[in-house]
Amino acid sequence: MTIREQIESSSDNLTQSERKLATALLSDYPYAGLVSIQELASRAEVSAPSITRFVNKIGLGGYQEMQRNLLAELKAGDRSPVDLHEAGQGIEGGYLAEFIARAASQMQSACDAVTEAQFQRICTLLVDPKRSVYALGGRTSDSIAQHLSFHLRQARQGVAHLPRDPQAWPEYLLRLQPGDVFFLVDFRRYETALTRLAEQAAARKAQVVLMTDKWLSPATRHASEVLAVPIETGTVWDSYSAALTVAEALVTRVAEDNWDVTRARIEAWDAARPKEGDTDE
Amino acid sequence: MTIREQIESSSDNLTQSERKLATALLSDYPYAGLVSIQELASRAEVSAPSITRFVNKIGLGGYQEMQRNLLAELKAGDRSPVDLHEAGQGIEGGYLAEFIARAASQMQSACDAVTEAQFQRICTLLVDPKRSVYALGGRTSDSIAQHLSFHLRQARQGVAHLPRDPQAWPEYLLRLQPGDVFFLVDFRRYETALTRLAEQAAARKAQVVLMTDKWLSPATRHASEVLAVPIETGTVWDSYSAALTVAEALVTRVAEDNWDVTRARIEAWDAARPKEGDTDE
DNA sequence: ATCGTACGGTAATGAATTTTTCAGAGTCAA
DNA sequence: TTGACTCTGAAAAATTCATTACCGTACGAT
Repeated sequence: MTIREQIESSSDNLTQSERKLATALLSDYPYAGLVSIQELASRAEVSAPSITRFVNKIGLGGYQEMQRNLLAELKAGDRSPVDLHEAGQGIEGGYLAEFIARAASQMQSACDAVTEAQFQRICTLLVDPKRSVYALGGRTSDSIAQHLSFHLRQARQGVAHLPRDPQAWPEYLLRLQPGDVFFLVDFRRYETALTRLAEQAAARKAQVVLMTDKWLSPATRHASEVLAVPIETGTVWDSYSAALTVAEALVTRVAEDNWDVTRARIEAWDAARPKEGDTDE
Repeated sequence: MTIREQIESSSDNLTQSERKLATALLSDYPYAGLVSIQELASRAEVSAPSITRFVNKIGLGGYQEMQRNLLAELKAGDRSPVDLHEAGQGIEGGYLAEFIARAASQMQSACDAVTEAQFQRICTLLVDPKRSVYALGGRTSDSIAQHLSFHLRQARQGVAHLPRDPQAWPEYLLRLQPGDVFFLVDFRRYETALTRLAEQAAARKAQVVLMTDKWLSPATRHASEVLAVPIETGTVWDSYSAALTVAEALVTRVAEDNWDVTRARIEAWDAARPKEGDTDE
């Protein structure tokens, strides 16, 4: 029985600080458990005695016994890390495990749905400093668009995130120059307001990049690039994990492509909010 | 410079027992060096002081420093897929494909880091209609919190998303009842404002649920549940895909648990914005 | 409201580990 | 053979580490 299993099997009757310990241990398993008891205590924000009580509770003789076991696991697992991973995984019919497995397989299909060439084309658009970027998403999907524009803003200038309120849009449309990039996210329960927005942006000769699902938002008609990512999971709601991953891949690629600029911008950014000096880090 | 390299580079001017030690260490590298100095001494058939002298000789401050370094090596080796990036970037076997593969493996570890029992406990908290739910995230991670509160709001009442502006927080804190759920997301580059917020929420007897990374936000101290999800990818930015997936798993589970309520709420919600009747679907 | 219980941290204790000190043993050269 | 030198391990000292004991606090039940 591995330490991980022992923790999981005891996890029902753990106290608050013991749960903190469990997460600390599992979040960097098994290395988190291989430091001295005091260091682990300070990392998990509990006291050392709580750790002693914890290890007793999960059925071990003491902290060092746990360390010995962890080392033994590490040594044994070193030979077949794959088996260990799969063994711990496959049997488990847990809700979270299954949900995650589905999200993962979804991401695999995202890989197929978006070609590298297309990915590259969109990156090229987003990198180009001569093009401004405007981003917006739908009611449920704006968080994806926000994530994208937030990071994009660190990598380059001229990135605007449109507010959700359609009344404010004309202002942005007037600023729009031909060749600018209009990044829209629209998943099912499509919003016609977004489609109209896309239409107007296209009319002003913007490059409309649309992230949507396989049923294709009506805004597709006005888009010059369509990223169709899978969102269906068979649960009551769709999952946007794959969409977020693709968005992150885009911004990461853009940031890496002009890392010098990004670094300079981030540093400048950090320096520019000194009033939060006591608020951050 | 690894310990192995340090040993090898010093191997010219080693005494007899020091050579024995070197052999013992390298024959079961790095595990041989991770036991107590006395056990290593007896295994290598030398005395403990010889080990102390040895580790000094190869340029280390002491035995425990060697152990720390060995562990760090072990840990780093484990993440070789990340380092692979450095090399793999040039090879370019598909940027998107690689990025997605990494996100997927990250989600696997999320599975290990969050136990089903913990997942279940948090769901139970979030389902309970007697508890109000307050959510907030950090500068970069608020999109996760937003996604969560958005969907949660469809499944139940009493869900509030706090604005990013700390000035507005006291208002919410005053509304906070004992037993209410405070859902915080705080990833590295932790914001002390969030920690203070968590502290105040805990002081008002809220159940503070914290989603953070394996380095554990300082807000951990005030949290009753800590979700540690992996975010490190080896790229210039962290990836929140796994975090989003876990958040989605939570809300999906909550919605499924009281699907009747959710369905009614969504229908009522749809009906309540008739002016957008032409805006949807 | 009060008692009892359970939890978690501080501080003290005890144990183990590591390092230093010191003396003996071996080696080589004069 | 002797003296100087180096290497080694036993023992002691110092440090770190883990555990126990104890107390204050919070929470729930009566």
